[in-house]
Amino acid sequence: MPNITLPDGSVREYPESTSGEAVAASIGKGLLKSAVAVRVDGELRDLTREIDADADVEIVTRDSDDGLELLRHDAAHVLAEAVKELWPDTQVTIGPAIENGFYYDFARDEPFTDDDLETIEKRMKEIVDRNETIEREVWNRDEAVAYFHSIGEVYKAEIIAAIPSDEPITLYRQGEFIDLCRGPHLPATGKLGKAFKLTHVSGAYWRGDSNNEMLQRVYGTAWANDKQLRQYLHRLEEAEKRDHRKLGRIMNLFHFQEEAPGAVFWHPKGWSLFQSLIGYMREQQAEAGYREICTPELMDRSLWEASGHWQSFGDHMYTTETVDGRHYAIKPMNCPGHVQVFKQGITSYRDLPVRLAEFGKCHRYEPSGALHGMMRVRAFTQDDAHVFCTAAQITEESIAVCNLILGIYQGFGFDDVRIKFADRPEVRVGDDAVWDQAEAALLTALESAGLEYQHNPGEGAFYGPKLEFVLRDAIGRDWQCGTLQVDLNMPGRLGATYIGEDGEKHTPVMLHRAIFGSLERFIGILIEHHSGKLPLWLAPVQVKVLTITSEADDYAMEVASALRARGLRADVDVRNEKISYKVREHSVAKVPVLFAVGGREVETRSVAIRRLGSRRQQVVLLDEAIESLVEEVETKSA
RNA sequence: GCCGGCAUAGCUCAGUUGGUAGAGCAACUGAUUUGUAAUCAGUAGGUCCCGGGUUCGACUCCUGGUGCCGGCACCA
Repeated sequence: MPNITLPDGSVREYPESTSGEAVAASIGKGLLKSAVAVRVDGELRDLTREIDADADVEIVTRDSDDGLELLRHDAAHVLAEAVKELWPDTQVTIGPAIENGFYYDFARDEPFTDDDLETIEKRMKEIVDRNETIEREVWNRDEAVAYFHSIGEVYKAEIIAAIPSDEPITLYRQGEFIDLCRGPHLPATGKLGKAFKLTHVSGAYWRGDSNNEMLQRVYGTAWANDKQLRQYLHRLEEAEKRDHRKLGRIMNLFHFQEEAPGAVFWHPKGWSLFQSLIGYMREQQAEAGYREICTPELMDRSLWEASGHWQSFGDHMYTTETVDGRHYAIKPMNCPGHVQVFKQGITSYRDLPVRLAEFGKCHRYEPSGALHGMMRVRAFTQDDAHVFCTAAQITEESIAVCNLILGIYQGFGFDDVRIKFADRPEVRVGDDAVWDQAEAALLTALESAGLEYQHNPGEGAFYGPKLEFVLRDAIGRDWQCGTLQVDLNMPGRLGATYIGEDGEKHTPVMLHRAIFGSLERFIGILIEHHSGKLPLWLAPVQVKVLTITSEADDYAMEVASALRARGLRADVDVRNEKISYKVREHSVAKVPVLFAVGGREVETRSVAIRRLGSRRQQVVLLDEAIESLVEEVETKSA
């Protein structure tokens, strides 16, 4: 007679063999209906699986995080079942739940079309209506391998064959369809409901390896109920409106064209934004003890060979051969140049750390498929810096960099920053003892700054571990912006030294760091983050002065001059148009502050202020209006 | 780079079975002097992405590129 302890602490006694389903039913009809799985002593299990001993039991409902993940996973199975029914020759591979949905990878010669998606989705709904029982079966590995081979599912057989032979294999059967799965699953397909939608198809490599064949992936989204599904689809639509590529055009910030794939043509307004960011970073860096330099974009091959870039990064580098037979490369990174500056003269340990910064324009040949608006380009500007220091200074300097990065992100309104700690990759240079030290230094920095991070094993640079600072765009894509890398390799390769306390030459440690990462990418994210409604201090045009009648033209010019005299970026619009027309046009263009002036304002030397996003106006004396804007710009509020 | 889709006016998009192109907005001109998200009328605007082919004739069909979009792989 198992005693079941529920999350509220109450204990109930159940018959010899009970199940999550029975427990849920005994508590209430509503709970039974929304139950999708059960957590037994912390372990997620099928609702129908037997519970035969005392346990802590929690019913998992469909709208909980666990429940949603389970629904999505089941949706993937139903998707696979539907595809197998429609096209029996298609082989199944894997199909996990992902954020907001699920996918399933299929092996077949013919790719799916958009029409196929509709057909599949319809069949999936039929399978839900059939309410097929989903049964868990435990198999012997070799029998399972043989079985899947016998039905022509070679990918499935390969996956199972890779599982250790002593581990039990669980298969889930629904209707005619049977799939390898750790589980748990719903008791029956009817429980899935119909709040799902297939969204797109894509190619995807088998086991995520580009050397392997390409499979056909079907993506879908799935939710606990129709309302959630509708809300999600609505969110997607809203996110599309924030797309920096679209807003960049509407706001007249930049463009791309075919002759320069992956390179931005900055328009005056976009360049103003770019320069504002650089100006801000200059102030911040100067305060943090950095000095700005500028190094050549084109340097001889021999330097790139010495740094190791020619060998390890050559595929991504643009190179030239000149009439005099010399080979140059356009810099893909600034580090080798910075080391050259560091090497000039003799540096004492007393001079360390030396912090050199550069807004360096880099070019990298990126695979064509990687290009993505301003988020992924081939020509970009890094706010790069290198800190040359002693091994003993690594932690302290790393903490300073983390604080600088996060402080700046916060200033831009990015509070949700993900940090990844990427440690030693398999192919690397340097002794393990040195890696231990470098990794420990970064971890100490993270901990003393009180920062949470994700571990990204084996993803460090070949010369050292790194921290990656990741921001998220409007449609949920993550982009690495800032980075901090500990490099125990390049200074030595390029012959950088300092004179230590002992009078001997030592090799300094080099920290690579970037905060925006790429100005282009950061601006893209900034545009999306704010839906184009940039904070006042960044807006390319901060104030637009709109005349209501032509009798206010002279006054409008005077207002604009007064604004400009205080360093504000202001334009006038004296066109012979209705005020509502002008308001609409400049609101669409995301001008943060509109000053409307008509007869009354001329009379009283005031302005009618309308802020972007507000429908209300406020009439304020001109001088007061200017002062308050100046103050707002100075605080740089996000 | 790989899989799929797309490419027509500055922008968003129509364009029937092959007969050399249209709408709305923007632009320009004129009228309107307007009080907070689109005043009215008129005009102009196209190498239908590029090359080759089929055809009496190609925006349309075939073929080779390029770019973009969605993923995969790669990455700031």
